[in-house]
Amino acid sequence: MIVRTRVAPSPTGDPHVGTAYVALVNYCFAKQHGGRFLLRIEDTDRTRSTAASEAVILEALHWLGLAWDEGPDIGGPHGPYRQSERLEIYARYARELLENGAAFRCFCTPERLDAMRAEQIRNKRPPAYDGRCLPLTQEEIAANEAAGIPPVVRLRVPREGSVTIDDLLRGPIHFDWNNVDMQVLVKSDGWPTYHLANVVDDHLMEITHVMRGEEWLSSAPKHWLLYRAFGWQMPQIAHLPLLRNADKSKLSKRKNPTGILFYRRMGYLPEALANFLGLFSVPPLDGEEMMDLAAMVERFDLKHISLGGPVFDVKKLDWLNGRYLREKLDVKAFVERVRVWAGGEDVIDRIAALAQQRIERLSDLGPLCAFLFAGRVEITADQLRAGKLDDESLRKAFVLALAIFDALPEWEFDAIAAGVARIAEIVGAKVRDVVRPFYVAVTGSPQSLPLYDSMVLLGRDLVRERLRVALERLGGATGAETERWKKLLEADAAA
RNA sequence: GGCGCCAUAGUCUAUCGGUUAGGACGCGGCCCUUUCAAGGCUGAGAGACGGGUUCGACUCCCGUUGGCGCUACCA
Repeated sequence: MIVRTRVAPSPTGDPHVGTAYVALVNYCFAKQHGGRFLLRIEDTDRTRSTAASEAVILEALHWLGLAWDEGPDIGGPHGPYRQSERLEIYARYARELLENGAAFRCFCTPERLDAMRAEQIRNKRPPAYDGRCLPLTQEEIAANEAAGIPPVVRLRVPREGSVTIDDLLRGPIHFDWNNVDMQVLVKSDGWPTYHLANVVDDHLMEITHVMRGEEWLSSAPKHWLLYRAFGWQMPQIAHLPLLRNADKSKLSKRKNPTGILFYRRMGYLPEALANFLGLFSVPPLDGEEMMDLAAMVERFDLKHISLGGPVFDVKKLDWLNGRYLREKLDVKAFVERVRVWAGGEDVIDRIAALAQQRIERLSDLGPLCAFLFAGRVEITADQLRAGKLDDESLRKAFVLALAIFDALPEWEFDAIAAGVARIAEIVGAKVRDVVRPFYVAVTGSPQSLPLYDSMVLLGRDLVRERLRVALERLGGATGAETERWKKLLEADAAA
């Protein structure tokens, strides 16, 4: 039997270092066993998935050197590798589940479900589907459908008994069925949810080993039920620990840069990042922690993955990256890396065009443009506060900026400008007053190259990080504040 | 709250019942050196707690505590 593994990211945002970690593990495992590693795009969330995100994910994983043998861009014998292109397949299997009784149609409205959960929580019961549509007769189902009520398909879960999942890393794990919810498998628009699509695809793509994030552990019983209902053998399964922030919470972009491309833009080498991530699953040989992909493939061992969620320690990454920079590159190769990192001639031209109008001596160039070649920028709260906005408006502006910029489909001048205008409107200030603190946050100075151009050149990842740091300088925003201000955004969007 | 996972220094880890608990990042000191890095040497620093099992527990079992995840027509 040939080993086949996969990484299955969802194109709903920036490629996450956690995805890189999971991909690396799957890659090493497959390659070590002479198997195949595939990439599958799980874009069954129609509202959040974007083609742009998918493209960036592919780019990021390529950059890291994790080449897949089958995938949406290169095809393969088990395609298509994009779930949105496999809808007929899921529909067919959903029908099969309906026919053999492993699943049922549910006509409950979202309002009814919300009320049900609220009631359960009020009564201190765990929220779960109550089985209302379970006993529906053929006639009732037909009547509902005739009435035009779109059904969802739910997984039928036994109300008693239990199941044991064998995790490669954790051993047998016990679940009582009465703690497993009757998940939706097919949404009312006919699209599958993760659970159905994932199981169907892993089987059809002949995946032998599923190594995924720990967040999926409690879904494993549902998947077990599906494999059984189809009469398929369940792949071997392992749940990898989640990467953490310094405070041990799940790595999140509120507290850290989490995008793979942020690290590229910051000037980390892909081999260093991959090496760093590999340290969580590959034991160093004779104390030497530096190793390339080939060495990691050779020495990889599931048994060496420690289950405590590792903190993403940027300091150690810095050290490793420094070693790659000075030990693995001769001056020529180093310069070439710098060239690629800086963006090449084209970028230099664009920067020069902006700077030319603003200098009196060529030697002014360095100080004026330095922020474009820096990672973070030194700023103080006082510099941020120098304008007309009060503290709350200031923090609000940064929270809104973070949210708006994250949501932009394309990172380009007009979209950024429109975003800033929106912020000014919501905060109730003039654009010029809102823009000033952004200058400080992004360029490190109140007068600099034009803001929007600078932001385009800097890239979304670096801008986000600088805004995040600025917000932090101002004392940050509480969860409640963030939520409240984002609501303003929704209200504004609705208006 | 319910269910599940996890638990060696600040951080990443080694140890698979018997070790002075090893290494790395970070931190301190010393050396090298025109400065700073880099490099070399070196120092401080760990088995969450309580019960068992055992001749002997970091290692096995139970409990406590703590952290994390899930608890959606998101993945």
